[in-house]
Amino acid sequence: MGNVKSGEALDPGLACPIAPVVDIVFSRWTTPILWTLHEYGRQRFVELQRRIASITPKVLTQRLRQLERDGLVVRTYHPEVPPRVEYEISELGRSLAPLFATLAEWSAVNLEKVERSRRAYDDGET
Amino acid sequence: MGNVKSGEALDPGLACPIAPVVDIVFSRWTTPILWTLHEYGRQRFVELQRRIASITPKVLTQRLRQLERDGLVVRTYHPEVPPRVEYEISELGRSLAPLFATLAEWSAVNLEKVERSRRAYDDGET
DNA sequence: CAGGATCCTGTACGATACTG
DNA sequence: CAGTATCGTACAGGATCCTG
Repeated sequence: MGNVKSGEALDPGLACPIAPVVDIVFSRWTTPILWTLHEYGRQRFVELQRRIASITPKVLTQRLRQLERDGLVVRTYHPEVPPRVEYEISELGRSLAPLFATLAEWSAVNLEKVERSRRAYDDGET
Repeated sequence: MGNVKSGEALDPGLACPIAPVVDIVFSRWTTPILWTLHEYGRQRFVELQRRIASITPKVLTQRLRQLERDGLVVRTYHPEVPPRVEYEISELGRSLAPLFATLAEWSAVNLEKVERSRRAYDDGET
């Protein structure tokens, strides 16, 4: 931290050392997918789709591919008829558990404060 | 955790208990802004703009308003000529520090693994 | 079943002015 | 200085249909 020359302008990714990991872990749909995979274990494409009701197959595929590429999810293809594909969290993906726990904890303590702040702000702006 | 009826389909926000807080804390530009505010303390609009070089004033304003509404940032307007506005992290915003630290730690340990996984994946797909 | 292909739309964001 | 206003666009994501 603080290894930045004073007065230097920064790129979005460089202005903040955690930006890269935020892109990886918190890009759209990744948390619901990882969470579902963590909660229900190894499962097939349709199961994921059913559990994350509002996601379309196209987007689910895109995000699963991205997570597979990043090594957070493992895809297993069974060449049968009909084809069967199973997804599960990788070791690396599982290493995010404490992070998610910290997040859940912060949420439990502070989410209500955020909501109150929003209501106060919206009242004042009327 | 696990307080979900079996077989139930879930909304994106409901499929994952941390989804709401992810929207609040990790929506676009919020981490660079919070990080810069945390690193350099209370500062004016232009300073923020200079430090997060690639952000436009319009978007910076939008995101600052959102963060103010959520109670993570405090905006102080000084009715002078020329006008002076200062932004700083709120108490609530500061409470995110351990979370960011956990994230930085995970990044330090695992970012390289993600990059290696990507290279391996891209090699295989050629 | 697990997706690919195609088409379409919303909106988040950038660029470029302009004001109190 | 600290924004707003306006315009234009690129791309994420939805809807629908199709296939190995």
